[in-house]
Amino acid sequence: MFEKHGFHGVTVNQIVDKTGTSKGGFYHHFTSKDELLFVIHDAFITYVLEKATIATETFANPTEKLQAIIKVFVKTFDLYKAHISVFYQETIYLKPAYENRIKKKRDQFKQILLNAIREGKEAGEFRDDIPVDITTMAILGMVNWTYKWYQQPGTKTIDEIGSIYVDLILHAVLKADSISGDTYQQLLISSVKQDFHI
Amino acid sequence: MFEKHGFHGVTVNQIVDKTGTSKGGFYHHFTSKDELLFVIHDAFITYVLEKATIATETFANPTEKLQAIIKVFVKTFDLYKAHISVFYQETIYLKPAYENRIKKKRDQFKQILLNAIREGKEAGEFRDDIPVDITTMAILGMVNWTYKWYQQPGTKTIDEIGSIYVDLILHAVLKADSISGDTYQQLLISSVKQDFHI
DNA sequence: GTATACAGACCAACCAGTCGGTCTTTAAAA
DNA sequence: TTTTAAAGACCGACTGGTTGGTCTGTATAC
Repeated sequence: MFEKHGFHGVTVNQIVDKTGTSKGGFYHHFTSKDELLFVIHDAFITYVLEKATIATETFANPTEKLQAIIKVFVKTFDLYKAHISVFYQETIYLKPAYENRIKKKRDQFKQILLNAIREGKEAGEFRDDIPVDITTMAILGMVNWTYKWYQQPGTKTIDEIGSIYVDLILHAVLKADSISGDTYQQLLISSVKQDFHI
Repeated sequence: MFEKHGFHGVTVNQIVDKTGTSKGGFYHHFTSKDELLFVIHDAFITYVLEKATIATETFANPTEKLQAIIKVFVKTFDLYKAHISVFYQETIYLKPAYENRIKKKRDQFKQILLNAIREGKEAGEFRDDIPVDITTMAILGMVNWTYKWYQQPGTKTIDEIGSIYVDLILHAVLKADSISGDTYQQLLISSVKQDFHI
C-alpha cells in the first residue's frame, strides 16, 4: 500500500481494514505509524547488507566480488520489490532517530561496494582512470533505479537483468585487455558459483 | 521545501510564510496544492525534454547523440536539483490527471535515449549483445540517481561528473575496437561542441 | 468602475493516536 | 486435575490537533 500510494497516502484505518485487524491491534504491535515505516526499511536493508557481506567474504577476487554484490542485490527485487520502493521513496518521512539507524546500515552497504571497486583498481583489474566514489554511485544508481520500472513477471527475469547489469558494469570498469577474447568469459562467475550458499 | 520535507511534510501555511505571501495569494495563483506540485514537475521535464530534443537534432552520429543527451541532462542538476528531487520523490502524490501529462513527457524523454541506443546498435557502433530496453533503463538509473547524493559545491563539478558518466557508459556500450587506442578520444565530443547553442 | 491581486480569519474534514473494555493464553496455586 | 489470576492480544468508538481550502473584504491597475 505504501509502495502504491505513499506513506501519507495510506491511513492507519486503511491498513487495519486491509489486514482484517483493528486499530487497537495495530498500536499493540507498533508504537506508531512511523515505527511501521522503520520496520519496512530495516527489514530490507538488514537482509541486503547481510547478503552483500557474505558475497564479499565468499570471493577474494575484486572482479568476482563486484559481480556477486550486484547479483545478490538485484536478486532481492523479486522478494523485496515493495520494501525497496518504500525504502527509496519514503525515507524523508522517517523520524530522525529511525533515520540514523537506517543510514548506518545503508552506508555500510555502500562501503562494501566502494571497497570492491577500490580493491579492483589496486589489484590492477579495473581501469586506473575511473574515480572510485563516482563509479560507486553510478553503479548504485543503475541498480537501485530498477525499483522504478521492474515488474513481475516481465519479459526478462530478474537474474537476466542482473547479468546484463554485470555485463555493462564490467565493460565499464575492466581494463581493455581483460575484455577482449576469451578472457572476459572466464572472469564471469558461473550461475552455479553465484548461488553461494547463505 | 518539498525536496527536504516531502510534499506532505510542508503545509500551505509554511509555503506562504516562507515566501512572505498569503493563503489568498497562493490560491489566487494555484487552484490547489496539487497544482503547485504539478507545476514543479512540469517545469523540469519540459526543460529537459527540450534540451534532449535539441541534443539529438544537433548530432547525427549515435555515439555523439548519446553523449550529448547525457551531458545535457546531467547539466540540469545545477539548475534544477530541487525540482528533480521532487520529480522523483513525490510523483505518487500527483493527481491522475496531472500524472498523465507528466508521464507523456517523461516517456518522450526515455524514447529519445532509447532511440539513440537503438541507432547506435544499428549503425554498428554499439555492441550487438546489449539489450536496448534494459541498457536504456540502466543509463537512466545511473544518471537519475545523482539527485540522491549530488550537492553543490562538491569535490567535483557537475560537468566532471557528466564526463565520468559518459566515459563509463561509452565503455559499457561501444564495441571493443572503438575503445582501444586513439579512436576513443576522437569519439568524445569536445567541451566546445557539447555546449551547442540552444 | 470593473477586473485582478492579494490578505487573513475561519471552517469542515481528516487522521494518528488513546482508552476503556473484552477475549484468550499462560502458568502458578489449590 | 481443576481453579484462578495475571499478562498479553485485540477491539473500535472517540478525540484533539492539524491542514487544505473558502470566503469576505481591501487595495491597486487599467
